Amino acid sequence: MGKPTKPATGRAVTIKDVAREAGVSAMSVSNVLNGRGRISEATANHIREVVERLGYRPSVAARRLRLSQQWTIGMLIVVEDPDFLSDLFITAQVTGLTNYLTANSYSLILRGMKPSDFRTTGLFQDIEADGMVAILSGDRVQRDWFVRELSALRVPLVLLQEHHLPDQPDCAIISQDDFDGGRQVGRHLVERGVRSGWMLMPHVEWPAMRARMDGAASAFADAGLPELRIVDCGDESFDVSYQATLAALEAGPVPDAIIGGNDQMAIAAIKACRATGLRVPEEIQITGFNAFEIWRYVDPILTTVRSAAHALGERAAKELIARLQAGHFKKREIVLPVDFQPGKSTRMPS
Amino acid sequence: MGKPTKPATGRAVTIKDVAREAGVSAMSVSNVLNGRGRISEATANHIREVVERLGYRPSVAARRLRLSQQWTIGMLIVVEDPDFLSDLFITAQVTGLTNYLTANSYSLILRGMKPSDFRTTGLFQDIEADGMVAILSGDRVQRDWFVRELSALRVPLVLLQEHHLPDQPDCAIISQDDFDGGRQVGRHLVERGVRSGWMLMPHVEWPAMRARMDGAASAFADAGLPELRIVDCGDESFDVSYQATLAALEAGPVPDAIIGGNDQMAIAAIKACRATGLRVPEEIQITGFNAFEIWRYVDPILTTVRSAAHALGERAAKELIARLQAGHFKKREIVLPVDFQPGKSTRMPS
DNA sequence: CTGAAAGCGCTTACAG
DNA sequence: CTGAAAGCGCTTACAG
Repeated sequence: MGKPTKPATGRAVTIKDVAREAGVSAMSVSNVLNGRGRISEATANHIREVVERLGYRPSVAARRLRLSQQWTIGMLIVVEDPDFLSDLFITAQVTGLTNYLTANSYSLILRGMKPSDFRTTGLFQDIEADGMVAILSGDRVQRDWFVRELSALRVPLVLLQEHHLPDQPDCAIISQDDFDGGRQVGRHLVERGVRSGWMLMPHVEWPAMRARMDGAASAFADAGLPELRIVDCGDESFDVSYQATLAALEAGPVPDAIIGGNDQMAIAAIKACRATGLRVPEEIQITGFNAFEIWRYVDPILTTVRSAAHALGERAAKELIARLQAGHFKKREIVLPVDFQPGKSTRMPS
Repeated sequence: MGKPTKPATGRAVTIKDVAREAGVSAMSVSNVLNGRGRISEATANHIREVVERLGYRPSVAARRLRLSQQWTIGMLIVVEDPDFLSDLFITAQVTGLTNYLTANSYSLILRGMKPSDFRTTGLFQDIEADGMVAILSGDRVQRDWFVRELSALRVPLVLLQEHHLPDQPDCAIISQDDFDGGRQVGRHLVERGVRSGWMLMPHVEWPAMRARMDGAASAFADAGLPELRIVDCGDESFDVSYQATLAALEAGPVPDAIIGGNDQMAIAAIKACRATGLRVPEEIQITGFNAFEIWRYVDPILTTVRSAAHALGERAAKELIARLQAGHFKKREIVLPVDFQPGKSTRMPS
């Protein structure tokens, strides 16, 4: 109350305003606000009261400059689709990351990019963060380029869903055990009498997809079955996956099973099988990967693998913050388990 | 080449290092980099060469402090689900926003929150941005509280999918014409012989959902039909929606049509109808809302309304940047059109 | 065409 | 227990 002490709008309240109003030095205000130094309770309370009354909010920019710490993590998502958050696997990772960061007073800067943007130098030079997290895609050359550019930022880097540890030292990779997931899918199918299979894969090379395929392939190989045939599903959109599978089915010969690289492709495959009159799972068995809510929508309910997407993002945040505190990554390769989840798109064991 | 001029790692290269190395003042370096002032081409080229050689990157923090501009927009998403990016309608908006911001050299800070977090003061006081964009949910009291807190940041605010313009002056709302979408759905059903209908709504009050319902209700009223009955789908998850619809159908009487507040609820309704032996669209007609890719997955393909989610996010970014430049919002209420999209879950006109 | 100086708003040794 | 001074790395009038 009393006469207005707040400076005219336009100029923000600074620590000096608070100090003057409270009759102390700026330093005391800083100490009270940051709980440092020894200040008498009486002075501290008075300062807090003035802070409240003037509506003082410390300038984050000044603090950042002074301490050369940003309390900010950058997240780069490299995907072909300009709608870079349309994939539930990605959004779950982003959510896990953001939630953990927020709980630890860090902010998240988000940016999407296409693999083909590689070679466009300086694309994230304007991101000033204490660390970076990235979800990469594209071929090896492109991914290597992104890792190099990110390393040039000279901040710790965590790569999500990357299976190959880069040479760069201040860098860690976190993935889920896609190989094991694929292997479980493969074994499940083998046990159900499958003798031949196709694998639905996107055109762009995703390390996770490859690991799933390698896992499934290893189970097939163990059973002495012929190699999986790869069906190229382009950008892995529903339409393209559907058309690709349909064309392959019509050309024949029809396999005993189709392994979707993810749920979406598996659902497209179910629809393509229906369109050609094939009954699922009686005549052909189908599996997906990820087990996001979508997997329930389809009839029959999909046999799939539950991904640890949210946990991946959370873990990335955790490891990055630990790295920032310790000065180095304790562990540079982390693999999270996945959870096989049988549904009705595969048969009972034979 | 030559002797190493780059300072030891740990200390970053500053503008002073560049100036010293190039034999000019820091000011000249700044001018060259920002294309301001008059500098001879020879000097400018020399400076650029040194910048390149030392790998100099200007400190964003220092620049921000000096110019008191952040080149950053904050995005707040208030939803019940801790997995705050699991809704495609939201992610499409975030993507549209991010893409536009990135193209205009702005960064995006992302944060999720629950409606029940309202009253937890200071939750985004640490976000220092030039402007804020928010997607709000919860009841009126909660939404008002968020708007007040956001306004306390004293930066321009854009509310997405908000239908009611708040009192706060430096604030704009952008929504799509959900009322019109609902109305088109309603008319479509009326033309197809529907005499009674249910509306599937989440428990939490979304302004967009309410507008859709009001639109559909107005079409029913125009045709002299009885009021829509609301079926509460809780958190609008698939399971809850399915169970709620199933229970309502079993209790009866069964309506001619079910209008889903979004596609997901509509798909749950289709499954619930199937479970009770009702044929869609012969015995009961069903519509959705949003038309994200998911809408194709279901059999029959959903009659729905294509949302302008990506355009909404893009527009929010555009208006915010324009506001930052002009000093005020040119238009405080913007409504984007939606696109009705007939499918096979409704009949031919009678 | 180029430079010395001041200042953005903080925090951190260092004194008292 | 409290304060004056220096400095984080930039940019902007203002001189020359």
